[in-house]
Amino acid sequence: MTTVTRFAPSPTGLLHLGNIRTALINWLYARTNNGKFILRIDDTDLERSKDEYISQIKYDLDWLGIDFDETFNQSSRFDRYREQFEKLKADGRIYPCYETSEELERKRKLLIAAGGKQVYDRSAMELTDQQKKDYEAEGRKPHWRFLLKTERMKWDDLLKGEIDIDLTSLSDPVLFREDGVPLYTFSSAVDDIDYGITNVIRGDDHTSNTAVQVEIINALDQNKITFAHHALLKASTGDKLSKRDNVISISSFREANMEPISILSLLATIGTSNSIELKDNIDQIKSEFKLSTISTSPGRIEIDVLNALNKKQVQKYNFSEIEERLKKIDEKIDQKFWETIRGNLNVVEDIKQWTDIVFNSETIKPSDKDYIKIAMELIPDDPWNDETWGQWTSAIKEKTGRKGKELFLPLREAFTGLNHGPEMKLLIQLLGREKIIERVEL
RNA sequence: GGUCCCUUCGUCUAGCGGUUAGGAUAUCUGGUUUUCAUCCAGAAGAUCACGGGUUCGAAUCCCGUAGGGACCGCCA
Repeated sequence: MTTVTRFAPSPTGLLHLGNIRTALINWLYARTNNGKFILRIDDTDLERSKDEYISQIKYDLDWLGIDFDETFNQSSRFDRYREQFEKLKADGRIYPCYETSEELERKRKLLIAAGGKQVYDRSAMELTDQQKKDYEAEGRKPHWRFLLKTERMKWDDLLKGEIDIDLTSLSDPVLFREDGVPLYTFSSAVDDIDYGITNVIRGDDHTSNTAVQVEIINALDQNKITFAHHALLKASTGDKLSKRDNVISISSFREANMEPISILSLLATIGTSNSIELKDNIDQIKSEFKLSTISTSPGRIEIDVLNALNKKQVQKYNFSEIEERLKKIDEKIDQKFWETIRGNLNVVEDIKQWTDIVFNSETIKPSDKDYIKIAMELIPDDPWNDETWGQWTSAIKEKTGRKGKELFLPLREAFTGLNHGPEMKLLIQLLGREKIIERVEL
């Protein structure tokens, strides 16, 4: 049997590190098992789903290099859900309920106050035909609940091991809303069957939901799906990840000029027993992937780790690999420029700061004027090479008697305006004799 | 309140009854780079959440407690 996995985001927000980790794991599981990976857009909630999020999701996946073999929207399958709904209805597995949201909300609050189980009381099952008729006459339309019959649902979770859930602690799930729209719990079960999903790998937040879904799947067909639940990721503060938390959205990282491989490397190592390191590419991640390395305890995202990985990647880039990108930032960036500057960048685009410094025409007034004056008197003639800086500073040293930081730092500041940066030996060659003379305002 | 899960260096983790509790990353120190970064070498860092129990022996098995998370929606 071919392995088939799926990633099923709802287009109600941006993909974040947590979501994309689930996507990556499913993708990796499919790809390493010679299987299929399906992207399913869970957009049954028409009001909250937005087209812009659908395209964002696809863009994010593509940007990271996570490809899929097939994609579909749940909104295109309402007929099928209706069909399966009729089947459950005929089998007597679902029952109509007439409570309004407000009534249910009130009931729930009462249950909480009483300190009892916050589980739907199944009072709709007691309704007589006449009562139902009366409700309908009132203009009420029923929503439909699935009757949970199993007391304990057990399965062998690929990540968590033996799971044994008490289904009596859960409410009978609503499968169809009053307006006829199927809910996730149902549509997902239907699709997982119809599309031959063999492995559902998802976050721990779905664990008890899985118990419910397995019973639904069994009511429709015989469950053949193997489930795996991974621990959720936490924010670096220890809080839960939120969809509305833009700082960890994939698009925000893209806007911050983060490299895809840095994000992938983080996701492939965080919350796993793998070494925290930068991977060469997604193929390497694929070849090293093992589901069992994923931890069952929630890990936290340290943005500093991501930043460090990104910095490593930036410094690893050969000029030829990102020449096009660099030319877009500034035509004048050449190989020598890149190799001189890259060690001082956190993200590739930071190079702008250095094209400004090297190519602009602003002058700098040195604070240590007398010293710089002496230095400028000793400026070597063209052509400059790797030896120039050493010769020049030796001459300055001899004349002024300065050494170490006192000797070098004022020069760096006078030429670049910064107290840190690439090796001066190389940097002055990028600047050139003429530019340095122009720059220093005495 | 109920159900299910989690807890080992700052962080991510290995560990399946006997280990000097291992690795990665971050940190610190030294060397290289006449700065920073890189690189190399080294160091420090964990009363294994707590309390009991079982055992000759527990991070590991059992019970309890605490802390954290998830779910108990006409969201997904």
